[in-house]
Amino acid sequence: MRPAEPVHDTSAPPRRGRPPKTAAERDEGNRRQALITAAARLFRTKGFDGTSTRDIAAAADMQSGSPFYFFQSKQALLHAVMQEGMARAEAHQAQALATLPARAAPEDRLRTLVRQHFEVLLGPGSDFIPVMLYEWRSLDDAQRASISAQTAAYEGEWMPALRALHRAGRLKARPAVARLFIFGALNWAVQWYSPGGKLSLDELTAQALALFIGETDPRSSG
Amino acid sequence: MRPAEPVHDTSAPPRRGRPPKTAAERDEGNRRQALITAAARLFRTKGFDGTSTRDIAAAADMQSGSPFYFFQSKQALLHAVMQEGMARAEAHQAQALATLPARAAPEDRLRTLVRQHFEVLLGPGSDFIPVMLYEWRSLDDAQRASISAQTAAYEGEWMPALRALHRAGRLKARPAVARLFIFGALNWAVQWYSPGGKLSLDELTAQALALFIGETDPRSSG
DNA sequence: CCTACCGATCGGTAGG
DNA sequence: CCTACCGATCGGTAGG
Repeated sequence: MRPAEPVHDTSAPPRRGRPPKTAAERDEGNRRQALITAAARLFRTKGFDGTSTRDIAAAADMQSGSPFYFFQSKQALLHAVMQEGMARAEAHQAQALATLPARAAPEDRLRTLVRQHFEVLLGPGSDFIPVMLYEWRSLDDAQRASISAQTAAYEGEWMPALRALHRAGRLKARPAVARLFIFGALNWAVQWYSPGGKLSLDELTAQALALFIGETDPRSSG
Repeated sequence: MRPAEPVHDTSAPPRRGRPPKTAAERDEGNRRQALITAAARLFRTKGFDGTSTRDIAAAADMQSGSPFYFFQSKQALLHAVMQEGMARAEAHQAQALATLPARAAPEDRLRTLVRQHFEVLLGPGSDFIPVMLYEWRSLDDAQRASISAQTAAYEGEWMPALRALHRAGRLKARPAVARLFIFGALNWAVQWYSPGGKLSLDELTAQALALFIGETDPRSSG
């Protein structure tokens, strides 16, 4: 059902038919991006296998065959969604960490990481990471390896804080296992958290820190 | 794509064609069960939308149209998988709790709950609960409500222990939020835990308790 | 990018 | 339960 030897999606779309003008060229990036955004939303809502390429085309105001001008396959489009999602997450995380003092306490470092993770996961336009979390199975091996490298880099940033907290006796579980449990706990929030509800991202972060390292944030207790 | 008014699956399969003999009648339960077991494995591996009813029929040694003798629709079969998975989980949990002393410490009660949850989730023949966790979206509203009642009963059993631990100061997060985070942490293990690896279910349980309530189990420290 | 199309597959059913 | 089948839909392509 899926090609055994998928061709990797390249940044430059293949040219067929008449060559586009310069103005249209610039627009091509927009059309491609529109497909990625539409696919992210649909893949999240209906799943990869439950979404047709016609659904995606229609959501991006195109005809049924047009997505294949930009992507070699439906699977390549899924990979592009995940790649962009992780690139955004990595950038967001790097920016959050940059605001921390050089020798911040590991508690503060973890709080910053958790808080920014919730923003990426639950904030506006947050379809990309859920798709990555739940449609992993539909990638082929090469694509999985490429996304895996991105998630390893992202999650690796958490380890120094977890190790420091373990050394300080604040985190009782082994850091490597704790990381797996913690990401499970946080990522599961996409299943139950409602942005309009009474739990703010700040409170959510405080509760997570309370659970994992017993940290009682003075700003929110109850 | 899905029927707007799904007919609920009844325990007794509808009779069409020649009435089966008594011996065949007894066998009908086996054939039905074979479909559920095969569907659980396939839905888990390839997803609901990625699995065809022909796949399931073949895995149960039937012809392509035969599943519809036992189930009104593919969706009804999915519902049956989840229903049976939760029934098993509830029974397994009840049995585990029955072994506890009447006034066991909440730490022991939580440890027992976590341990038996891992068994249901990661033990042999553990396709049912992962399907329930990840194919939720493919149920219709009525089916969702029925499964939701089962999970509420199952998860409700955890609250007394969590509340007691919160009162005792062992659990710092609010019990209701802690429950959501904890189930996320545990359930995510289906994505990374390998039964053949070096982490036993006992160690996994100990690490989870260490993370959530700082409990250091004397039987396994590291 | 659109038009027009292909071969494959899918969920489900009639009839026995 | 099997056989034979239907209508719908799907991913993808040729050609411009």
